[in-house]
Amino acid sequence: MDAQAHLHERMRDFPQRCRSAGLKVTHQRTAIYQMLAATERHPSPEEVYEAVRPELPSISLATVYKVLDLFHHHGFLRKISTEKQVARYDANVGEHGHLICDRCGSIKDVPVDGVAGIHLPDQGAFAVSRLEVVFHGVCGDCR
Amino acid sequence: MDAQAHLHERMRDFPQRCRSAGLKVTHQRTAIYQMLAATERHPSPEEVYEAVRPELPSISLATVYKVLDLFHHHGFLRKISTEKQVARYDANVGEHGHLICDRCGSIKDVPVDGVAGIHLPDQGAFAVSRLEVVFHGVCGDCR
DNA sequence: TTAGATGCAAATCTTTTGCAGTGCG
DNA sequence: CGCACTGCAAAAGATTTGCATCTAA
Repeated sequence: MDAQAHLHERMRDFPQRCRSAGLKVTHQRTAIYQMLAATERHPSPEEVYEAVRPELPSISLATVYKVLDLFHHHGFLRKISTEKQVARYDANVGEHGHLICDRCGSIKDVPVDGVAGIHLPDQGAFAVSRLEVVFHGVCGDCR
Repeated sequence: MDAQAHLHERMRDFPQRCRSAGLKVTHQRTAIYQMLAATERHPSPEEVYEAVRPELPSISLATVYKVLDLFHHHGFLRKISTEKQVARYDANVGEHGHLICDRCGSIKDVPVDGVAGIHLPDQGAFAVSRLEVVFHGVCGDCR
């Protein structure tokens, strides 16, 4: 499935997913989710804010933070931890890893099929809920 | 090798490693590195600061930040990215993954031998320098 | 002796919060 | 209509910076 099809599918299901989660479907939430569903760039809150401003000039950065956090807690988004102090978000919540360029900060998706069957040694009572795989390095553009 | 042996070895090599990196061996740097080499708790800068204060009452938090960043850039420490906005550091720079408890924030080391041979699909010109594997979940104490 | 390191205070950057007003259902 | 949501402004929290002073080599 290509990016366009993903976008279409995600936007089609968005109102229903909000209702299921008990969330109201507002212009702000729709614009934020759409922006994230349409990009492969893994934007920061600030970037999301700038991207939706043309469409919603009165939106506030605080709202963007609140909505991103809400979406993340409801599993609509993945939050990517980086060594920098800004969060990055990804509307693709399916299993995949990330390639982070330590030079320019770009983040690209990468399949991690090989990791799916990773052997987790006995960790006592630790209950694993999800796995995060990040490759650090330098991207093609920076080399 | 147990934790004590690791600590001893790391502290023995510390001055030489500093010199090799062109860094002066100060009381502050020694105390900070020792604190990190002696713990398995993956402390934040604030926690490092509080831990070394009894020994060096006049040390500043800014110095702790500067030293941690310096050590990280020279490969003495690993910086662990979490979803929270505080950094966490680890003196164990050998290959291993982390178990992060999403409830209490504790971080435990975990061997990831299975991941060593992970197949990285062709990513064009992306040059991978290191791999980060994080398991999220809930630790035994929190359950 | 001197380049590099520290400590302090202020600045910056990111994220969160309280609250009055707004709008979705 | 009511409760959840938004926008604003202010606060909080994390990290960085400039600079005068100090110290390891």
